[in-house]
Amino acid sequence: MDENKLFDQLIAFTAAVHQVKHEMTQGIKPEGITPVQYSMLEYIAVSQPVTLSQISDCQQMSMPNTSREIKKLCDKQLCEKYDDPSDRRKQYVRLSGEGERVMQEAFGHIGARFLTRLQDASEKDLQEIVHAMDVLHSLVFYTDK
Amino acid sequence: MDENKLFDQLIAFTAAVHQVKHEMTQGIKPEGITPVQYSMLEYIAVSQPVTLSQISDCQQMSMPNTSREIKKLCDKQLCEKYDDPSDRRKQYVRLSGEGERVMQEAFGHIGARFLTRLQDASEKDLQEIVHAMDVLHSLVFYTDK
DNA sequence: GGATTTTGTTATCAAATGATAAGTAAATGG
DNA sequence: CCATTTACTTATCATTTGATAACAAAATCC
Repeated sequence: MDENKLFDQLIAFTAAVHQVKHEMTQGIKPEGITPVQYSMLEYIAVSQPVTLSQISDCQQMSMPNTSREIKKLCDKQLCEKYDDPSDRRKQYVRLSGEGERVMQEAFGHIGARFLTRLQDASEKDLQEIVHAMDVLHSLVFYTDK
Repeated sequence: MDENKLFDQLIAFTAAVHQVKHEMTQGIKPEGITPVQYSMLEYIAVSQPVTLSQISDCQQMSMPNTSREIKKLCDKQLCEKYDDPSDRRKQYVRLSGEGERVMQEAFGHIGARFLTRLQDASEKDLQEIVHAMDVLHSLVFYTDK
């Protein structure tokens, strides 16, 4: 296996994913939410409940900034903090009802846009796509530490 | 095919790619280059030569901001503008020698990090990965218009 | 050939983001 | 039980980024 070729492909691939995702999420961001806040909401939606430290780690932002942005999101009633009863230093964050609604809508828009992208794909293509994502997710783009 | 399940998987997958790429590029950014500038350099490196308008479109930033950031990169001697002889409104941008060097180094670091991720992968895994990227790149994450 | 469109520039402003210092409270670890 | 570490907060500041207006020059379009 030619490693250089693989790396070039990986770089081109991640760039393409990045760009397509950017296009997908253009214009769907709920009113009054900044890009960083949207990305935090997405992470919370997928991984909730999470602690502030986890958000800080995974989104690679400092704790003070994480705290500030989560506070804004809580002020906007899109998520809620609650204490970990077994360790009172920790605070978990989860989406509020409104937050769930907002993210469902956002994901719905993204889904619709993917659908137009996939409209020419056959059933067999779709199964290949699912399999391809499984492969890459487990072998390359895993996020455990 | 259950579409909702596919969309959920797509969202989780793009989020994972995004996060891993973020990790990969942590700390490798050349001195004195901002995230947006790095992302422009990456695009130029892969697609050069490109016009300012193309950068503006693909990176989804306004022309004034594109112009400003490219100017900064030219001031830093990382890229160069030159005229399109057939249309004197247009300006092409390409990496300078130093820019090529800097990006080669950055890509090298990313490659090394991918290598540690892939160290447990068998030859068969690698071939599956290549195929999976081909499938997704062509069927889902294509970027032509 | 004059209006319009395309391509890019400069200037300016506001908002978002990142970084740092200093502090609190709870848990952990000799 | 006292020192240290962990989890988070508040405040502040500089930088980056995004947005807009106003402009110029070349190409295109009737």
